[in-house]
Amino acid sequence: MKIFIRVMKALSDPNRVKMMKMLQSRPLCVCEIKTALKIAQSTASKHLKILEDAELVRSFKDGLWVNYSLSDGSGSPYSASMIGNLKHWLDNESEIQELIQILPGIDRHDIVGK
Amino acid sequence: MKIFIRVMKALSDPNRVKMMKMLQSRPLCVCEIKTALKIAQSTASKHLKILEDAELVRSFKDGLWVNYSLSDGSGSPYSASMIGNLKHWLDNESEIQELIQILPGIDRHDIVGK
DNA sequence: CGTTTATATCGTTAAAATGGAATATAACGA
DNA sequence: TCGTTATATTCCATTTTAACGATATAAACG
Repeated sequence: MKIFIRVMKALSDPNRVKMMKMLQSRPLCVCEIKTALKIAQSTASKHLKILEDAELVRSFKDGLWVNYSLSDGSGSPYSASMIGNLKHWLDNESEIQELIQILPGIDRHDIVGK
Repeated sequence: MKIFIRVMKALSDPNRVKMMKMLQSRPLCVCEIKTALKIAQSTASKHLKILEDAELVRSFKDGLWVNYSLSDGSGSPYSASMIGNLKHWLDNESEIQELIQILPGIDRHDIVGK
């Protein structure tokens, strides 16, 4: 039950759902995500931790960067199912479409700092 | 997006998830649910409203009673999917099993009052 | 009509979630 | 080693959520 609740809670926030949708395009670092979503770095980092704790997302370091990508779903049936469903859900929401559209123009090397 | 978030939020609370699992057995009135979950009547009523707003549950009046039952899923693909998944999820959680077990012994006619 | 009963709503309180600024940590490079 | 950069963590303010008791509403029944 706790695991299920954790997954539902993780997907109860618009910014976290947007992160899931963005990660369907490609792995992203924290700074790319915070830039796309126009939120503070600490906020992005915290949201990603919540997604990771729910096993919806995984991370691996690449030098200074931490790359986040969708989990393979081996964590729990709940995360697996939601990861799968989200692949086709919300695709025609303009809010999501705009995000996906700007994503190719966002590159970690171009992000100013702080 | 709003609809999706509403469904996720509705399923982010243990009492509400328990209600969904109980309703898989049979339609229930508020007083049966509050008794099974040992919560205040106003609390049960509010939770049911949240489930209903997410189209996970529907209600119809029967005299003084209001019967709640699982929605048929026509409200949204998100509610439909979650209603379906919950039919086989969480079945082996002891917390849920105990609830389902006491359910046959709970009858609206036996509930004392207030 | 007045009473009783089941449910909904309101008011309040405590706990949890969210967001950003500031600080700490970790890794790279000069 | 020192400085820089990306991320994580902490702190604080604000908002949201969950719970209960009390009250309001609505339907049945005398």
